[in-house]
Amino acid sequence: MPQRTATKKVMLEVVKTACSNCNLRELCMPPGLDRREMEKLDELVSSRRRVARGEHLYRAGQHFDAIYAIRSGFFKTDVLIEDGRDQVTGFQMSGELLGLDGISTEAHSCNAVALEDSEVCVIPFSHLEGLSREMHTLQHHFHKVMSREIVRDHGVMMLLGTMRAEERLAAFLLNLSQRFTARGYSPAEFYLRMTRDEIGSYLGLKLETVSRAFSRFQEEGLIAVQQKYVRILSTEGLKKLMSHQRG
Amino acid sequence: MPQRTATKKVMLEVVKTACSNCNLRELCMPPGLDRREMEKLDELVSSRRRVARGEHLYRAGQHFDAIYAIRSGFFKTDVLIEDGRDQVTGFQMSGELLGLDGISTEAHSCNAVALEDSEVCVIPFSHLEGLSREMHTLQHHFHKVMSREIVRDHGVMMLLGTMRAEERLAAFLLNLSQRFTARGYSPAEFYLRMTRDEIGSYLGLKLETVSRAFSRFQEEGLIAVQQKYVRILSTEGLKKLMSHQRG
DNA sequence: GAGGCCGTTTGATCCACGTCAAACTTGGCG
DNA sequence: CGCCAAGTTTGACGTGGATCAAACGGCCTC
Repeated sequence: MPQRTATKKVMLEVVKTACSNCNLRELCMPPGLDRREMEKLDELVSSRRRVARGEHLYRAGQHFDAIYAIRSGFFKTDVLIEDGRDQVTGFQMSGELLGLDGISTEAHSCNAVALEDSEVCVIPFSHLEGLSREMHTLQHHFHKVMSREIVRDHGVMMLLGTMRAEERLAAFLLNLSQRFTARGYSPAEFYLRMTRDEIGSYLGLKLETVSRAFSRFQEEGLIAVQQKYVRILSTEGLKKLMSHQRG
Repeated sequence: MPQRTATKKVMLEVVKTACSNCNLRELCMPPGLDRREMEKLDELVSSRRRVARGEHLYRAGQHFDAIYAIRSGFFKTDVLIEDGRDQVTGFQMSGELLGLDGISTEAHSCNAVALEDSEVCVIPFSHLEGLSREMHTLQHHFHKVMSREIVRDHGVMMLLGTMRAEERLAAFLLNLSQRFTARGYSPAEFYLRMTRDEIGSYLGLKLETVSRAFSRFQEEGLIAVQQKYVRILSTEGLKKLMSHQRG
C-alpha cells in the first residue's frame, strides 16, 4: 500500500515498522480498529532492535523508558537475589510484551535475555501513555494486557505452590503448545528454546527432575523427546495428569 | 472544609467518601496533586461497601466492572482449580487495590474474601479509565500500581520457586511488618488475620510446616508467637535467615 | 462453668524431589 | 576429524517437608 500518506521519510522504513501490516497485530493490538486508528498506532513504535541469542534486552536495575513487543524470537526473564539464587519468571514469544515490570519504579526489576536471535519493537512508554489518553481502545487494550500478566502470574503461583513435578511439566508443555498454536505453528511439535535448567528454574525444580519427568512422559507414551525437540503424542494424557489430586 | 463546592447532595456524604481527606490517600492516590485534581479524583469512588468477616467481595467468574480500594480491614484472594486444590494468591490491607485481575477478561479470576470486617471504596473501572484519559498523573499512577502488582507476583514466584520453608515464613513476616509500618502501626508487633492454613497455602506449605517454623523461630528467639499475635524480636535474624544459600 | 468446635501444636513416619556423581550426546572449533 | 565444553540423562542416596495421628488451647454457646 505505497499510496498511504507516510510521516516517515523513507517508504521502506514505514513498511518495515508499521504495526498495521505486521502479521502479529492480532496479538499486539486492540481488535477492531479502523484505518485511521491503525495509522495512529503505527507511530507508537519508535524503532526496532535486534537482540542476538544470549544477549540482554535489558537488565535489572536499568532505567525504564520503553516496553518491547517481540517481533520475532524468544526470550526469558529472570530475577536474582543477593545470595546468588535466581528464578526464571517467564518465557516470552513473538507478539508478547516485555518490560511491564519496569513501570512501577522506572527501573527494570528483572533481566530479559534472548534465547534465540530476536527482534523487538521499541515502544517508548511516554508515547504509549500519550496515545492511550487519546485512544480509548488502546488504553483499554493496554490495561487488559497488564491484567493478563497478573492473571498469568497467579497461574504460575498456583503451579509452584500446589503442583508436583510432573504436573508442572505437563502444564508447561500444554501452555507452550497453546501459545505456539496461537501463532500458527504446530500444537504438537516444537523446539524448546530453553535448557532443562531454565525450565527447572521456571517450574521450581532441579534440572535432573525436569529431565526425569521428560523421560517418564516418554516411557508412558505421552510425548516424544529428543533433546530440545518435543512432540506431544497425547494432549489428553497430559491434561489428565494435571488434574490428579495430590496424595 | 464545609465551604467547598460539593457536587453531591448531602455534605456529610461528601465528607464520608472524599479521597481528598482520606487518611490513606498517600497509599491510594498519586502524589503531588493540586486541590483541583484532588476534587476530580473524589468523583472516582462511586460508593462504599462493607464486607463482613468471611464474606466475599467478589468471586471468580463474576462479571468485572469495578476495582476496590480497601478503606479498612483485611482480605485474602485465592484461586481454585477443578480438582479442588486452591492457593491463596495474596493478602491485602488498607490502602491496597483489589480486582485488577478482572480487567483482562472482564470477569474476576479469583475470589476476594474479607478476613475481618472491612470496608472498600468502589471504583467503577470505566470511570477510572475516563478520568485517566484526562489526568496524566492518575493514568501514570494507575499504571505504576498495576506494574507493582506484577513485580510483587514475581517476588512470590521467587519465594515459591527457590526458598525453603523457614525462609518463606521469614520473608512473609518481614513483608507484613513492612506493610504495617507503612500504615503507621508497629513494625514489630501485630495480629495475623489469617490462619496457619491460609499462610501455608500462600507460601506453598502445609499448615503443620508453618506451625513448626513458627515454633522454631520462637525457640531461636527471633519472634514471640501466641496464636495469631506475633512479636518480632530480631528483624536482623529473620533477614539473615533468608539469605542462607540452599544446601 | 461445662461441652464442643475449630485452629494449632507436636510427634512419628514416609516419600518426592534434591543432591552428588558418572556417563553420554551434541555442537562448535582448531 | 577429533577435541572440548556445555547440556542431558541416569543411577544411588539423602532429606525437607508432607502425611497421618493425637493431644492441646481458645472461644463460643447454652
